[in-house]
Amino acid sequence: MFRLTKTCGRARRGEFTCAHGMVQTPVFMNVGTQGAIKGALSAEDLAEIGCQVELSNTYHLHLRPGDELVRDLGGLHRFMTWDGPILTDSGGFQVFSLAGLRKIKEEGVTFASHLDGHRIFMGPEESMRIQANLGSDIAMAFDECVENPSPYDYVRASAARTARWLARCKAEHDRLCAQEDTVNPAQMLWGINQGGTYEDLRIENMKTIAGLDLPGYAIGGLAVGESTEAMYKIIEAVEPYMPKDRPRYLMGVGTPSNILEGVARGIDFFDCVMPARNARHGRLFTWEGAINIKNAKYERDESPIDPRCGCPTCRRFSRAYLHHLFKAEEMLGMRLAVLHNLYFYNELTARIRTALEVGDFAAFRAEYSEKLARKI
RNA sequence: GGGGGAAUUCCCGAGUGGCCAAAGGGGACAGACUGUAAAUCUGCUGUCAAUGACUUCGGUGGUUCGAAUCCACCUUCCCCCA
Repeated sequence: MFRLTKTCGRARRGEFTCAHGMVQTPVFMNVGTQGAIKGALSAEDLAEIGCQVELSNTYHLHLRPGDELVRDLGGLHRFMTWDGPILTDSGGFQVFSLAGLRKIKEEGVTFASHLDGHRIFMGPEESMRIQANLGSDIAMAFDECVENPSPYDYVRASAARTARWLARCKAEHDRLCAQEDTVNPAQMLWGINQGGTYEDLRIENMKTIAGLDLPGYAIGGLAVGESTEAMYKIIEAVEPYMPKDRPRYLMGVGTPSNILEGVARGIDFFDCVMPARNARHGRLFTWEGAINIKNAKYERDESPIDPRCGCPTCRRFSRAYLHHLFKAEEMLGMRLAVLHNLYFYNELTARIRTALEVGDFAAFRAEYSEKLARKI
């Protein structure tokens, strides 16, 4: 399932295998919350930009079009015509992002739908059933993503509850996978570490969930209010307690520099809405830093977004053209920008993998960690 | 030829005596965005030695302590009647 092929300090190069293929790690997973990458990208585009894993969302697909409909149509892979690995997030992030629309109890969370306000109850069992219907390769545990900073006592109680929810997730997941008509009997369940910015809570929680012997572990509840330095500190504190032979996933992170620094701290899987969202807003990543294509200085710039980029956008189109498309609000501009940014993220992890293989990772990190964080 | 209406800061447009450097849009300029309620949100948009000063509301002159707002004439545009 997961095999480490090389390490460099805490950084790891590995291969992960699931029902829909092999994933080379470290990897960036491309976010398509509702079964599509925002910016008008299809599964076909995902292949072209080097995507290895697509990520979709339990809460959103449950609301629309409905997970039972997706199951009846053959599962999410068939529905969106993506044959590669899919990870589904559990709805735990919506406990954070839709904080004003939900109530948490021991049994689970009651949401007021952000679409029409109707009540939706989602607990560990519901989340597992929805993800089973979607047929993803990796189902994430249903957790509470707690905003930072939050009071110690609240975080301690919340992390303990999330750990109890994890045991319920595992029981329900095992039951569902054993059923005859299950969409993806090889679906895995990954656990999620919580504990806010408190190292002792993080470590205690990690020890507890590691005992469940799950095929993968994630660090959740980061990049939700704390500083970058605080985030790195937590990763460094928890990492030693994560099983060495299982993939580690840093949920929702992050900037190109965050990913590089995450790899350096022992992370294998990443995902983030940032490349797609920033692309839609005109902020494009390059190997020299991020540019804002809407800036007047690109009006007559005939060079590509990044001369070192091999993406479908950079192979053909100039900054001047992209600038025009954004100013004119042509949707092609957004699409070309998203193609570029996601290609860039996938290429970033590909170059990190190569650097790990040839033993250049430290040099690569030294060259790019600061450079990638620049805005130019 | 006769009658009526209008000219406001980059554009549209509110304002009809002091609370007006002038509402509100748009555009321009810039910023934010981290398991997506985000093709969204925020800032800024007369000048300067700048908690104040100066210039500005088609032009010129006037009334007034005070004028984008009132008066006279001029210019331009629009509408109606011939």
